[in-house]
Parts: sequence; C-alpha cells; structure tokens
Amino acid sequence: MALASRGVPVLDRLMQVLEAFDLNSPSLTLTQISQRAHMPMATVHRLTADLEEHGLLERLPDRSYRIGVRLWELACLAPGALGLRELAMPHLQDVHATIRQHTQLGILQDREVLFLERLSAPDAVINMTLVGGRVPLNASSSGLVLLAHASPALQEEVLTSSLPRFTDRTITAAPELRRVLASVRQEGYAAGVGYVNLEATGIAVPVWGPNEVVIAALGVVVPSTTQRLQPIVSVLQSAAANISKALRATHLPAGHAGADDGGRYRGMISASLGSLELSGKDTGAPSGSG
Amino acid sequence: MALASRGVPVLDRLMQVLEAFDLNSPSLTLTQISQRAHMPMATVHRLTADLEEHGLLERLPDRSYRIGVRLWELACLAPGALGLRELAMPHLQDVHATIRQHTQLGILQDREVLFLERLSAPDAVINMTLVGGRVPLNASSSGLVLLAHASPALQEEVLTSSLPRFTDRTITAAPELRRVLASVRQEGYAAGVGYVNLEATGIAVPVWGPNEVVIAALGVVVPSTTQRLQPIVSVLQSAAANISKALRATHLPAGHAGADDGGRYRGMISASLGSLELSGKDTGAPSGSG
DNA sequence: TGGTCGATTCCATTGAAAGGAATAACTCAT
DNA sequence: ATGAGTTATTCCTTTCAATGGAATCGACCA
Repeated sequence: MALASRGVPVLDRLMQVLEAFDLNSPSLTLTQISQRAHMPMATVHRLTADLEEHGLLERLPDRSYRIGVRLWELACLAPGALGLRELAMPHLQDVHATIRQHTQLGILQDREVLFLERLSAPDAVINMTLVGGRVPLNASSSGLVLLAHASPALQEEVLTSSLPRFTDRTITAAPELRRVLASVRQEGYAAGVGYVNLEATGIAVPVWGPNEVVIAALGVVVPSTTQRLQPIVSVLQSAAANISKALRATHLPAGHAGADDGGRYRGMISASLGSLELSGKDTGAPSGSG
Repeated sequence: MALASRGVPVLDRLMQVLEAFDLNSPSLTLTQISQRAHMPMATVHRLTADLEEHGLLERLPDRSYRIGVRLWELACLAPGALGLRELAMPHLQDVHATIRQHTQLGILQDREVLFLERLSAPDAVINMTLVGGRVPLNASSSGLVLLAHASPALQEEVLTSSLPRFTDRTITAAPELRRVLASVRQEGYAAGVGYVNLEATGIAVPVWGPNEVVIAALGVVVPSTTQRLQPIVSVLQSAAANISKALRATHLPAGHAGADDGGRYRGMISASLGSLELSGKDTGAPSGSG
C-alpha cells in the first residue's frame, strides 16, 4: 500500500526533516522538505508544525521554513564541545591577533574534524571550513593532528578506508598517510600545503587534555606563499599549552576530592570530548564482540 | 490509572527531556531526567536511547547523559541568528580589543534578550550572561535597547506584565521603564548601573538592519566604577554601524535584482532576525488583529 | 549475603501519528 | 476575469509506535 514511513519512529522522521536543511539550502518550502525527506506532504506538514511549535523551526513570511534559534539555545547547553570552545576562545583570539589569519579549533567527531570555532580575517585566503562544518581527517592539518593522536583502532579504520581527495596534494595513499602521521607525532604539529585548496596551507597543533589525551586541534590557515612556518607553529603551541592549562584549572575544582576520585571526572572529560566509539552504528560493526 | 503522559505527543516529551538539562546540571542520570521531566523511568529510558542514537544526547562513562554535539551541528545551520553572529564577530572583536571588557551581542527572542555571543575578559567584572543564555528585557541595557525599538504591541505587553527584579536598581515600575525607553530612543543608547548586579554597568546600542528595524543590541559590561561612558558609547555605535553596513553588503548580492525585488529579501531578514510575533502561542493572543 | 537504588527489559494496551484524498490558497498564464 | 498548475492546509480513518507497570538485572554498600 506504499506507506513509505509507516512503522518509522517519530524521532527518525523529525531528524529527516531537520537534516533536509544544509548550508546551501538554509530555508526550504514544505514541498522541498517533503522531497528531501522522502515523506508525504501531509506528514511533513504536521511535523514542521510541531517543530515550529517548539521553536526548532521558524517560518519566514514567504512560508518557507528554516532552522530555529531554539535549537541553538539547547545546543549551547552541550558542555563537552562548547565548554571547550568557550574556554579556548581567548586563546584563539590571541593566535588570531598575532597571525591575523583564519584561526580554528576542531575536534574529532565520527571520522571527521568538526570545527567548533573559526576566527576569520577579511583579507585572508579562502577557507572552506565553517563553524559547525566538517572536513575529512586526511584532508586537513587539523584532521591529521587529531588522527595522529587518535586510538589505533580509529587510525586503522581510516587508513583502510577510501580517502577523499580535494586537490592533487590531498593525501589519499595509506602508506604516505602513515608516514605523515608518524611525523606529526614526532614533530608535534601538522602542516599541509593545499590539501583542500591549493592556495591555502593549514598548520595545526594538538591540544592536550588531562590523561595524555589529545582532545582538539588548534590551527590556522595561511596563504601557501607563506615562507617561515616555524614561528606560527610556536604561537600555536603556546596557545595550545594555555588551553590545556585552562582545562586543568577548570576541571579540578569541579571534582576536587581526593586523588582516587579524580579519575571519574577525567574519564568523563576525555570520553566526551573525543567520543569516537560511541557511535558504533556507522562503523558497520566489523565483528561481533558482544 | 495515573497515566501521566498518555496522549502527549512524542516531540513534547522529547523536548521535556532535552529541557531537563540546564547550565547548572549539564549532565543528568536517567533518574534525574525522569524526575525533572515528570515521566516514568521506562519512558525516559527509551526516549534517551532514541536521542542518543541520533547524537542529540551523549552518554558518559558513568552512564549519565548530556546534550550531544549533533544538536549544535544542526543549530549551526540556523542562518538567521547565527548568520548575524558570524557577521558581527569581527566587530565584536574590535570592541573587545578596545574596551577590554565583556562584549556581547543579543537579540530579541520571545520576551527576553538572547545572547548570541559574548567575548569575555579574564579580569573583567562578573557577568551573569552566557552565550545561549537569556535575560529579561527590563533587566539589562541590551534588553532596554531591544525593547525601546520593538513593536508597540510587545512594548505594551512587557510594560503591563510583572517585571522581574535582580537588584534594587532593576527597573520594575512601568512608568519609569516607559521614561527610560523614550530616553534610549532619544539618546541612541542604554546605560544601566547595577540592573543585574550592583558591581556591573551595562551599556548597549541598537544594531539597525535594513528596513529601519533594530535587529540586535551590541553591548559591553564594565565595572560600575567606570567614570566616562561616552567614549564607550562611541566605540559601540561605530561598531554597530559597521555591522549594519556588513549586513547590507551581505544581503544585497544574494537577491540583487531590481528595487522592486529587494523587498522580499528584506522581509525575510527582518522577520527572521527579530521574530517576535511568530510565537503567538505564549503571548496569550491579546486580541484578534487579523 | 541481603538490602537499596538505579538501569534495563518485557509486553499487553492504546491513542498519536500517518497519509490518501479533498479543499483551499496562491501564482501565472492567456 | 478565467482557468490550469503549483503549493499549502484540513479532514478523517486506520494502525503501529509508543507507553508505562511490573519484573529483572546489576552495582554498591553494610
């Protein structure tokens, strides 16, 4: 009887509606949503009405929909990523003030870099990344930093999967990537010329959290004509160290207690900021371990 | 039979779960959520599991939940408020670099100020506001600016409702508020000493969008001991003007076209950034105007 | 080892959600 | 004006996703 969505949980459908929006189509008509979400008009109509009721969608005068601010408000409660962002902000500003180029903070999410913040320069080179946007791990210096310090499991997973290409400088060969990752660990930073765009060179350093875990990558994007990268690396490393310090300062007072109790808090932090294996669903579940 | 939530739409319940989180309790156990959302454990358990599936909730090692990054990612697609934030950022940084105090950008949402961004200073006075946080309109200089330029309907609504008090300086009397609003319109800025906290003085100016509509308030929070406010006002006004200019520059190319076509785009912008009458549900619908 | 508390699973019941169809509203043609 | 085409909204019956009480599991502590 061609009931496309019969038997599909509501939340799934709601997410389909929300995910119909993207950066290229920030506002959509009912019909467009219905097409993109593969659902009947009547259904979408009710769902959007419900979402609007809760402020998760907004309606424009031309009757089209867009993502609402309420969603952003809720999102601001996410302490993990946004806490880190808040805390790192002043240091991003320091870097930005010194280098005067795109400065960005990224974390590992699924198998990509998710950029939490980006300070731009009006006269800077083009930069694909956007706040809230994602980039493959192999195609950005931030990604290389995060991957280099990620769990061996994730590294293998990425190394054995097909690596997307943006320019002919993008690293797509597993052996080369393996070499680069080793170098990143060795040198303490990643510098990539033209991975995403030939005009742009990315430089990134790891941000260490407690427990010897890398929780983020701090990076800049400069014109590929830039000669001396070492001074930039120093600025980044210094800022990253300050972020780490701020992290430690923030987390200890919260838990305080004795030495034996601190482990719980540290676990929470590291596991949440670098939550990888949480989403086991899209890894394809390589083998049954349970 | 005490079926508390029988007959309540799923989205309502999902929102109840998400809204159980706040800044003071960024992570909650199942039991806590169940209490705060007034729902049986079994129900909450399934809801949280669903939400986690979609990344809207994250689970920590200690089995407690928190808001997930996915929510923030979706929120980043909201072009209205976040577009404004992105665009205003560099100018916020200018102000922050000059004044070296809390610098914030707020918009009108429901009957409150919603802060889109805040740049802080480590040595600055305390400041209640947080990114993503709200403050009543009568209790902050940003709120006064927004209210002063809001629709007469909203102004009346606020003036005739009970006004929350934070300190004995907070304006809670309608006649006084009316006078202050007139002054804000007259002078082009609002300055409030100790509305929220006696130690802090807020100064805010309107950010004008196209169509002679105020779409945001740009403000700083300085120590109440600060003597000369006029220089600060100048800095703010200049930055606000630059934001307005950037707004115009961004929106015209999108629509371009002739003068007769621009109206559509302008309508979208103003209505979305300062969406007030959209949410007619909580205004109680004073009278049928259409 | 038994008791308390939180999390999880089970499952019979049921009303919220679905979506086809009819209707309304809004363009643009001619 | 008129009518064809497109998009949005309302109606209404069917039905399965969601509910939540109860049972079970598991962790922690005394």
